[in-house]
Amino acid sequence: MGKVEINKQNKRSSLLRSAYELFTDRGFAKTTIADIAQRSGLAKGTFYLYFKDKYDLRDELVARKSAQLLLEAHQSIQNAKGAIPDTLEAYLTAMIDYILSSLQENHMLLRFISKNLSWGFFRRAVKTEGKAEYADLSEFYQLYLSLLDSSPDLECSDPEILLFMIIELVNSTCYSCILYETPAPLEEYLPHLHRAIHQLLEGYAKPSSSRQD
Amino acid sequence: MGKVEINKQNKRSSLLRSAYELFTDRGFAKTTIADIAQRSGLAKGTFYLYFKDKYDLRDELVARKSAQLLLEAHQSIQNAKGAIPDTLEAYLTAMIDYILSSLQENHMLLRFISKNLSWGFFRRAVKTEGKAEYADLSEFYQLYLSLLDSSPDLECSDPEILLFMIIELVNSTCYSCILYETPAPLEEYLPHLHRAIHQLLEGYAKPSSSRQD
Amino acid sequence: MGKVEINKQNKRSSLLRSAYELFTDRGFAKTTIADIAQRSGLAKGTFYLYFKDKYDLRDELVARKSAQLLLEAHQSIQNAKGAIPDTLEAYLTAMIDYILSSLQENHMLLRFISKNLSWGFFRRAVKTEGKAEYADLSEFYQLYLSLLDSSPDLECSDPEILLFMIIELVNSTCYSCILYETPAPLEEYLPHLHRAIHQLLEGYAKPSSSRQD
Amino acid sequence: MGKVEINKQNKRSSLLRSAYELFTDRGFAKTTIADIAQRSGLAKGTFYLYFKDKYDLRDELVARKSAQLLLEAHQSIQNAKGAIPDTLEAYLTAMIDYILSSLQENHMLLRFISKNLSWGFFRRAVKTEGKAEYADLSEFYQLYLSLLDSSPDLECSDPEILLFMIIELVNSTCYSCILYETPAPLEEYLPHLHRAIHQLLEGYAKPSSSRQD
DNA sequence: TATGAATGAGTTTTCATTCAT
DNA sequence: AATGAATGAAAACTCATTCAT
Repeated sequence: MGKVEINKQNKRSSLLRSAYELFTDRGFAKTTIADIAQRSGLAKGTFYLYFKDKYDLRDELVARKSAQLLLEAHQSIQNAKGAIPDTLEAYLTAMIDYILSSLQENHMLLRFISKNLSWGFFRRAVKTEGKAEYADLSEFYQLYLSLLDSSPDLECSDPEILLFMIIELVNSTCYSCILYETPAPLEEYLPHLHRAIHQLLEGYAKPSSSRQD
Repeated sequence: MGKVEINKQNKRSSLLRSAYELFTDRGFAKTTIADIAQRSGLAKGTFYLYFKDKYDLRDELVARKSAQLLLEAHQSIQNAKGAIPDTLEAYLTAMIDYILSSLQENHMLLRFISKNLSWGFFRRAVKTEGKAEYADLSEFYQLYLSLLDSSPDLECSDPEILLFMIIELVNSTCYSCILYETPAPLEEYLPHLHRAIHQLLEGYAKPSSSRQD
Repeated sequence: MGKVEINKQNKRSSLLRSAYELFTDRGFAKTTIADIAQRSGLAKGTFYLYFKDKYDLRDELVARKSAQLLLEAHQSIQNAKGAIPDTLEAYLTAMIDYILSSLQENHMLLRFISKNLSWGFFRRAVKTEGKAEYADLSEFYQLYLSLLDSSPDLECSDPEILLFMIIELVNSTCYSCILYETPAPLEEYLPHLHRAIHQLLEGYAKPSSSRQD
Repeated sequence: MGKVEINKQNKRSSLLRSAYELFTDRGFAKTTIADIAQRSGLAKGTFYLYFKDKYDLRDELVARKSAQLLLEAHQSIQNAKGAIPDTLEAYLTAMIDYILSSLQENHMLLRFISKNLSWGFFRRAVKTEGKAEYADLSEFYQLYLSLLDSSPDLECSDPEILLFMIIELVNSTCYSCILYETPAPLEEYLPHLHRAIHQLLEGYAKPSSSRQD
């Protein structure tokens, strides 16, 4: 019985992998279910045993890939030789830099994720405390909260909204900068983005303490 | 001859109008060219005399609707009984508030514009100085520049990027707040957005002058 | 499984048959794929499971019908009560007479085959020695070669070209004579054609042996 | 009035020229009436003032181009430095060689003419004795007849059929040899064709006289 | 005579989904 | 569980021809 279960998992994974390759290669709209199944060596009908439809699969894929990117970024920071960032701003900046350089290398992934990433997805991570599926996301969010909490000079009653703004800003502006170099190529835009992140956090500075730049 | 020309303009307008109604009603993908033509009382082939394809029409529609929204916002500010805002922040805030309340009233328009609006579109307005087509947009951008210029405490070497960040932030976050009330309904989110705009501008404060919150 | 396979063969055959009827009835251009599928009681999409497109089907049809005609001619000669022709000229003449009288009876078939028959098609039969598909054609060509070989008074270093000339001459002239009776009806033209065949072969007579008319 | 007439002739000629360029360039089927009109600087509707439809124009074009090719061949023979061929075979061979080398240089023309040339066209030249339009064709046919007549060793009661066979043979075999080099490239095929022509004529040799090769 | 806007029938092809095996 | 044959709706786009001006 375990074998059967493993077999099913393998097929499911294979479908996800095939779909990802196809989506990033030729785009979501131009990928057919027949393509996906064929690339996994399965029959068309079999697809429907694992996913409701193409959209169902896509949503899961976006979630997985985003979480994975976040996890990679997080791990790369932990593994970095330098000091582990201890302020929220340093941490976020490091995360963003890592993620953007990843996406800079992989336009197809950027195109795929950006177009389909919605806050609703993160919401799940925020609200779901236990789900093994999004453990990484949840962990990231918890770390964000604790760093925010331990910042002596920050006071944010709505941490979710703050994160939301940051992510949306990063996501939407970088899409344009990386893919179209409009209004500027990423390299040129990055300092502005850093400054913006800084300012967004600054917006929640404790009235008493005046943070220095 | 003038008559013929007028007739053509009418048909073109009619197609745009029909398409807009259909797009906002049932969505872009689910609208066929046959639908659009039929709703305008024209033959399918006639559509192709006026537009290359559905995408061509959509792009023009997004541009028109966006420009129109901007113009309305601008005019409503000019016509407001209160004092005309004289600082950049006040002006932008007023614009944003007007636009967001409009979109709040018209989810379909929001859905249509947001998904299809790209900075490339604004770029045209920025770069094109003369084109009558985008006169309004250009005027808006000029006003933005002059307000920025006349701010005694702001110094921005890259005004285009600043505006880009603001627009992308507003656009992407409000899409989520208005349509899905995630992470918060617009009303609740608005103060955060205002603060974010303030902070973004603050990021370009002249070093000497310390602006107060 | 055998059942499924048989079923598929039947559908394929049915499509070919339907298409042939339609092509000869109203012409290739005026036959739509929808027509063909419908006449076979199948859905339009099903057509594409069996043929790439209309041209794909037509090519196969031309090949089948031509091979079939050749085979019939060959068999009718074998079955004829009279002596089996033992010279190349007698054999070719018998074949041509049979074929032309068939086409005389079936203008539509002539129209269909002639317009679409190219030497490239025969080439396949000539070069392919084994393919079951064109076994008949190949057999015909082999017989032609052996008759040529066994003719004591003929010596042709390029039998393929000789056959090519004969077939093209027959094909193109008869098209005109049968369908338009121009420059003469078939009956009147036939003696000339016979003489031409005779002369064409005579062109490859061994210098030594002086063949008699 | 003469001016108007000339103007009309010019437009007609222009349409023919444009169509020819388009037909040989992209093929008959892929050329639209709009293309033809546009290339002549005329409106689509104007086309219909000069031709019934695309087929009407094509037929005239085939006739014109064929006649022109024949005329060129004839003139080139007359202008050749060597002796003017005085036997029918020499004349036909020279004509064919000229025409084939022309078509070898211009595959597009070959493709256009061959596919659309029918004996019916020549028929007109044969039967019409006076028409200025096909004067050249008629002249060619008359010369053919007189050469045939003056051949001491030839006796053909049906000169039209003889010419028909020769033209169809040349036309159909060369189409394949020139365009597809099947079953052999033109150069290699040519000797066989010459021999075939010789034999076809030989088929009408007077019984008494035994022609020598 | 000339124009060119308008027509709309006509055709190909794709593909998500079902279901009998 | 898996297959893959069958479905048939759906949609884009072309173009010869007409006709009001």
